[in-house]
Amino acid sequence: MDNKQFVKEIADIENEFAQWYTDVVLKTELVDYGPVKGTMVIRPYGYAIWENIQKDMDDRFKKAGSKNAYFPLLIPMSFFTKEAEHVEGFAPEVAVVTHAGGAKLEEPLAIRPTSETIIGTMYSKWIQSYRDLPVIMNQWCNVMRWEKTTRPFLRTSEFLWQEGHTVHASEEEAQEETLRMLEVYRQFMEETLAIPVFTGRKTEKEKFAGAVATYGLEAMMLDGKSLQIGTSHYLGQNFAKAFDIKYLDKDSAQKYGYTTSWGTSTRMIGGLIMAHGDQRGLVLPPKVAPIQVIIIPIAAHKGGVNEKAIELRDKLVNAGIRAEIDMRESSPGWKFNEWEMKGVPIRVEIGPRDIENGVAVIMRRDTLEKSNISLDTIENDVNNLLTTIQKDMLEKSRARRDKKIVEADSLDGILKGVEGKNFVKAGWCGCRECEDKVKEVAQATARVMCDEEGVPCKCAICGKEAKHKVIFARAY
RNA sequence: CGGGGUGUAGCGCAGUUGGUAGCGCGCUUGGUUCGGGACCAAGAGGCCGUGGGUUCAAAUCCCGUCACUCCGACCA
Repeated sequence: MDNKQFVKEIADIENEFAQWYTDVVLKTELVDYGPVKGTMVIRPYGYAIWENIQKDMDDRFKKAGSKNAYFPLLIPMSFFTKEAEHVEGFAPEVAVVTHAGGAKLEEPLAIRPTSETIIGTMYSKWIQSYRDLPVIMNQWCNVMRWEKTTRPFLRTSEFLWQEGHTVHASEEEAQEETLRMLEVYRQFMEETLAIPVFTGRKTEKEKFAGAVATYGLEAMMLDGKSLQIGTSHYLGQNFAKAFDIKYLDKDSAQKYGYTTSWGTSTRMIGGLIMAHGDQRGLVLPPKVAPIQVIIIPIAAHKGGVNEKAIELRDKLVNAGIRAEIDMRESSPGWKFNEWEMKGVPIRVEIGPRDIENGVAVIMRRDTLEKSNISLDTIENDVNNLLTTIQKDMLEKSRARRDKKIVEADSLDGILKGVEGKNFVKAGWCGCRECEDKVKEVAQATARVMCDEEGVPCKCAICGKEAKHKVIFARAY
């Protein structure tokens, strides 16, 4: 890896954002390209971020009453054909196994692009009575969608995700569940990833294939484009009817359940990079950073330095901080740049001069501010600083985002807005023609509908009475 | 699927009108360094994507083929 070259390449972050992004994910050793086109290898440093995300989310799911389970990778093709809209939506990107055991298979097997069909099939066997409801399960797994163009984390042929699938006795309860999980996601994005999000219902055009309603979480990236960072779907009885998910109710009548599904993926890591990064590379929020504190010994050959560094590391680790020492034989300057690029929230420098004075130099990655810190109280100070960084990162990205939200009342206004790298709020009549027109003229899509009461307005495209306020943006 | 580009050392690249391969970074060894990407010296590393053709001779010319990549289209 040539770091000097890297810093030069990302210097112009505004104009070369796509290139910057690709360089960051490859050069920080988060991922590598896989041998199969469109796949990525997640390397240990990137995977450690994923593990931290998983752990945090999993706790939240369990608090929300969800239990983890695992369903098979391969799904008989016939399962997909049971829900018409679903099969139509996913057919173009499903990868299919046709041969196994040295022979052609009787029935081709789909590699799951999502698991509604197989989980629905199992749920229909498991659910008999209203007493069995609600069913709330989640699985962590990989899925495959054969995309034409791919980018690490943002869109790859295979990716890791979590998918929750629930069944409820009533429409109201299922709708509530959809919104409840949307809120769980929102809190996670803001509290843990420090990424502010807009939540709201997706338009018909943008909704999940087979859903009654899709709700999305949209985050603004540094270049003003939007990233759909999670979704929660209300599926009504569409899948219950297709997969025969029925229960016997208190009134002795057979009834179909109401289902929901919700998911987030490794795409969140892409969002993390593009929401917080800077010219020097990654900036990771402390809660998901694989290494929270990197200790750099200075002039280690002079004796006593490494010993002090180890003592310091042990102190921090005992205080529950993910701290490591970089004892490799290269110059301090090289290490500074290396770990800044990798987004480590706090750097501690310790050298002979500091040891004499009983201090260490501490630098925070988000602001690049350097200061001296006493070795006596270092665990507490570092812990407090990690909390501060976590909080400041959310505030900083929220402030940056809020400055880039504009209102528009014309198609031209929408175009100007997205060209200025903004999210554009505009009235919309609700028709597909107007939505398509925005895509054609401004290369922007309706991200989410935010129904603000008391703001009657006209559709920015056709001028008719608006049904919704919509956020239009260019998207990943 | 349409249009462009590129395949030469781990990475980034150079290689003239054909004459059997070079640079930077990285890597190894020894030494001097170490508070913002250190320096000196000596090394290791290549079937020039692949198949064929032309030629005394091909990284270089011709034909095929494969892979990657960018822009469209498709896609969450």
